[in-house]
Amino acid sequence: MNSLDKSVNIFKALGDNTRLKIVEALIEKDANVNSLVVMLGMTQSAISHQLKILKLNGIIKSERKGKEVYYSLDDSHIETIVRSVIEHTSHSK
Amino acid sequence: MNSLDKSVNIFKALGDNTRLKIVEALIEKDANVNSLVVMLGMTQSAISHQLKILKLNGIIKSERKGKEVYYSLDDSHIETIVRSVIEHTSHSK
DNA sequence: TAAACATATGAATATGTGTTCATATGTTAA
DNA sequence: TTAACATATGAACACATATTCATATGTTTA
Repeated sequence: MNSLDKSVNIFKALGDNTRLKIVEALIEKDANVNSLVVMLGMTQSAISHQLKILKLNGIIKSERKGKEVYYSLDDSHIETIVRSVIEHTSHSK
Repeated sequence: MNSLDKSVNIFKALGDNTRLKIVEALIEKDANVNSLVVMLGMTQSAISHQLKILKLNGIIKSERKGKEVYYSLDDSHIETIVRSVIEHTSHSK
């Protein structure tokens, strides 16, 4: 996959309401699946599906701790990207 | 529209191969529609439709000069965002 | 080991979206 | 004003994708 396609996939992965909420939550604090389910008020299945997409695109990573699986940002660069877009939107009409 | 939705729309707008190519071209140099058509090797209609989406999302702006319409980035923040994602992808596996 | 808990996943469905085709609109030149 | 050029736009179609439902997998506790 070329560089442009990789960038497109990052944008695509973040260009969904559910996934961006997940990422924003993970910017604040690592979280297991169920806590994200509660935070976002969606089904466990929907959250799991979206977590998978974020993970496949290298945006988040996971670690199992006992019965639970904790998710966190894959690297701090993601936070920079998301913050810069939020910054942008807050300055636009 | 709330702040999160706006951010989602920015990501969504950039999360398409054709549109990201357009934006990358406009980072280098303002361009009219036909030159983008030639650069991307796509139909004029397809390019126009995508330009509209980018414009509606505040990513580019347009200015008519005679028969031609020139497009450019709406603000320099967009370049920062795109570059930071490209930077990210070039450092990832 | 069985039951309970936590998460993942495949299939199906509904909705969203990118491109094409045909055509309309806007602008300049003849 | 007509023709030629440049761009925009609506409808249709094909394809992508988000959620739901049912169920499977993985882990701990009784």
